[in-house]
Amino acid sequence: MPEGHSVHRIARQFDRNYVGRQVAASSPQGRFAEGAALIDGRVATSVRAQGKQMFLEFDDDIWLRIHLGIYGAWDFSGEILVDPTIASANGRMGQTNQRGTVLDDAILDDAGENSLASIGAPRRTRVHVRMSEQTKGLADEGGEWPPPVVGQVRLRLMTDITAADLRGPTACVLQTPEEMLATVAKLGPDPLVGDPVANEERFVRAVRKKQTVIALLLMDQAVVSGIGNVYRAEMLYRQRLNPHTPGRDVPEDVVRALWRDWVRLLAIGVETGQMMTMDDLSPEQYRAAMASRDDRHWVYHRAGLPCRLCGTEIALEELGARKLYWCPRCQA
DNA sequence: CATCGATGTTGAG
DNA sequence: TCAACCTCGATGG
Repeated sequence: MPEGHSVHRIARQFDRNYVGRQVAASSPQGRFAEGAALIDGRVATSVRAQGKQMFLEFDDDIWLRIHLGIYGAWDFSGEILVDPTIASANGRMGQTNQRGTVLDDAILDDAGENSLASIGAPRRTRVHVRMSEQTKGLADEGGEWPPPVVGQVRLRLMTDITAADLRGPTACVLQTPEEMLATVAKLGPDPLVGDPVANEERFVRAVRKKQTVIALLLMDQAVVSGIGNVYRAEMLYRQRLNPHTPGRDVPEDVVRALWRDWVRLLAIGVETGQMMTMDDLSPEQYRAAMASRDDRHWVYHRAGLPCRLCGTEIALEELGARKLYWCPRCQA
C-alpha cells in the first residue's frame, strides 16, 4: 500500500506521460463504465497529488479522484517517459517485488536496452513498468498493443503509446472543481504542496490542540497528509517519542522536528521509491536495506526483534485497528 | 492449494 | 468497534 511518496511518484508519471495528451478511457471490469465514458477522448490537462489522493484533470473541468486504499495499484506499460525526478539514486529502479508499491520499485524491462543510469535530460525510452508479480508476464511479453487486460481492471487510461491500468482502488470517482477542492480542503498539509512555513504551522497547531495520542494523529489525514503505518512508526522512533503521548503534551520543538522529518522522509521516498527510514548506514547496512525492506526500518515490522540501538524487544500493539511497532526503552 | 495479512478508509451499528 | 471494500504476495500444508 502506497503511502504519500508513492502517490507523488504516480502523479509525476501521469504528468510526464498523460498531461497534454488525448486519453482513451475504459473500464474493462465495468465498475467504472459510466465515468470512463465521460472522460474517454478528452485531453488530460493537469495532475495534482496531496497525501494519498491523486487528482487528474480532464478538459473541461472534470477531475478524476483516485485513492488506492490498501490494495489499489496502477500498472503502467507501453512506451513511457520516466520522470527524471523519480529515478532512483543508484541509477536504476528497484528490483524487489513489494506489492502495492506501484512505481516504487518500478522495473525496467529486464531485457531492456535502456537503463535509468543516465539520469538527466528527459528522453523517451521504451520500458515496461510494473508493480505486481501478476503483471510481470504481461510486461515481459513486449510488443503487444494494446496490452491484454489481466484480472480486474477498474480503469484503463491510454494514450496512443502508454497504458495505465488501475486495479482495486478505494476511490475512483469524477469530481467537479468544487468537489475536488472540498476534498483537498479536508486534508492536512503535505510537504510537497503549498507554502512550507504555513504547512508546518498548520501541523503544529493541529497536533498541539488535541489530546489524541500522537501515534493516531500522525495517521490522521486531516492532521497531516500522506503518512501511513510505516512512516508513522518510524517517525516516532526517530524522535524517540512515546506513541501514547497526547498531542498537546508533545513539546513544540518535537512537533516541529516531526514535521521536518516528514519533509525529509517524503522527499527521499519520492526520489528513491523506497521508504528508507534509517540514516547513516554503513555500506553493509545499505546493501541489506536495498535488498530487503525488512532491513530498511528501525521498528516497523520488527515485533519481537531486538531494537537496533538498545536491544530491547520491539513491541507490537493494536492501536486504532492498525499495528503499532515501537521500542519501549528508546521511546519510553 | 488454501489461507492470511497488508504501506487504508468509509460507514453501519 | 468492526465489517466491508478488493487485490495479491507471503506463508504453510
